[in-house]
Amino acid sequence: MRQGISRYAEVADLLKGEVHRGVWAPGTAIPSESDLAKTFSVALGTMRKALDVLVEQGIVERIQGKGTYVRGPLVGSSMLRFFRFEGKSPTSKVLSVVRIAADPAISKALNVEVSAPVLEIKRIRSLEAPYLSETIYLDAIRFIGLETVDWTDSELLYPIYQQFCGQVVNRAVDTVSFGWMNAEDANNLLQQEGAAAVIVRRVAYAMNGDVLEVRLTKGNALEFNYSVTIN
Amino acid sequence: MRQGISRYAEVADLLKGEVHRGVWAPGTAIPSESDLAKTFSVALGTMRKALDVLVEQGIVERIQGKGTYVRGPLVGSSMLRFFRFEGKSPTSKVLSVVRIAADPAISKALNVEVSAPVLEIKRIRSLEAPYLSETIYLDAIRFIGLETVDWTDSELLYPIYQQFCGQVVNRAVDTVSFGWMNAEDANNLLQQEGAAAVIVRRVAYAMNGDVLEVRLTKGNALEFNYSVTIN
DNA sequence: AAGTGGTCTAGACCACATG
DNA sequence: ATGTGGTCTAGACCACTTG
Repeated sequence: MRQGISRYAEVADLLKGEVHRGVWAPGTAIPSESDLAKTFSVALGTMRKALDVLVEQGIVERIQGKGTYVRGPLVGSSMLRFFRFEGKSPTSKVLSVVRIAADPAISKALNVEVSAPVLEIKRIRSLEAPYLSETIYLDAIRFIGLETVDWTDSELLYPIYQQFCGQVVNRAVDTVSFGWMNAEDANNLLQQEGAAAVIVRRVAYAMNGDVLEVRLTKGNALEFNYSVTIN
Repeated sequence: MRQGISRYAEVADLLKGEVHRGVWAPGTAIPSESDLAKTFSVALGTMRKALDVLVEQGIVERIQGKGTYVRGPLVGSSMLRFFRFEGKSPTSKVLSVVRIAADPAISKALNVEVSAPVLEIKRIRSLEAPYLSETIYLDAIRFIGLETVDWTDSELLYPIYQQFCGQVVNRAVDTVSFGWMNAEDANNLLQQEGAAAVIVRRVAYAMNGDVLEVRLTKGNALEFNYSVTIN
């Protein structure tokens, strides 16, 4: 008997556990609010408040008149939000997908053993000109079959992770810093070596909190532009 | 008669208007939820939902057992959140406070006439070494008396705005970009002219939405570090 | 028409802060 | 002890989506 915990928070935790255990597949609807209220033996209002918690945590999504759905993978070309580009259509080109052994840094970031097999994906994203150079690291054990995927016309990676490997990205943390382009970055982005670069390090998480992907994205620092509102 | 608007949203708008009109001073408590419910002739639950809206908008703050309070000025040395610094104690030094005539750019940003009187404040913020160089623009009409303030030991500006000029900052938007230090910035920050700089442009708003302050902050780009979580 | 989430009500009790 | 916000209930009706 947990004390000091409200009924709705308790119900929220239980329901969250069921979602993480995969009781309902991402994209599918969970039972209706009134059904859930009966199952958990709480009033409708309490059940709704529990669902509010899951909605705020991005676990689940409400659609009026239809139902409450387990959220699928992250969408949106969200890397673009850091840069000055406007309404142009982005394209992606995968340069290489290779299997390497995790060095200590990657091992720690991906939470795998040192020397464990890791997939390294390199790609370039372009608007009119190339603007982002990306290197992506994945645990090869989780992403079996990814090496044989046809990457043509694959603008977004997360739907591919889900479709071919059943891995759903639910949350990501982007950490932005400043540095300089190495020869490879500069070549990819048609810049001079040593040009000013923004470096975005992304760690993407599954619904249960496991690290799924570590990504390093570099772009021209002079194109960087990002707004935050504080209250 | 607005249609398609929920009762709680309507009440929230009305209450928000009263707060903005200054019916209750920042930092003071508004009437209790049950009193407000009676005044607006709605159920307690509806009133609470209206208050939820104001809380989410940062207009008002709930404190259990005490009451609901109109939020005061923004707090926290929030510029630090863009940098790698840890738990050191920051200090500020105001270099100059001068009255100038608004050029077109400042006029537009502050929403005053071109050539209108504007206060320009320059300051340096230091941890162990200088790390931020700031230039701040204020509408001189709103900030009468600020030129005679004793700036010693004045780490935070927003409480000063409130205390001496009755101006309360409720919200701010920071826009980050990269560029290079000019001679003045470089001198302030003990860097070389042309060194890579982070530039944070802040626009700060009053509760009623008026622009109160435009601020340009420059720092060493290599110290930049910022994290965002996406769901 | 039936089912879903969204709004609203009226009342009860709890947890917290204060005098 | 009193008053505040926080939780919970049980029920009604509305707005939206779908067959």
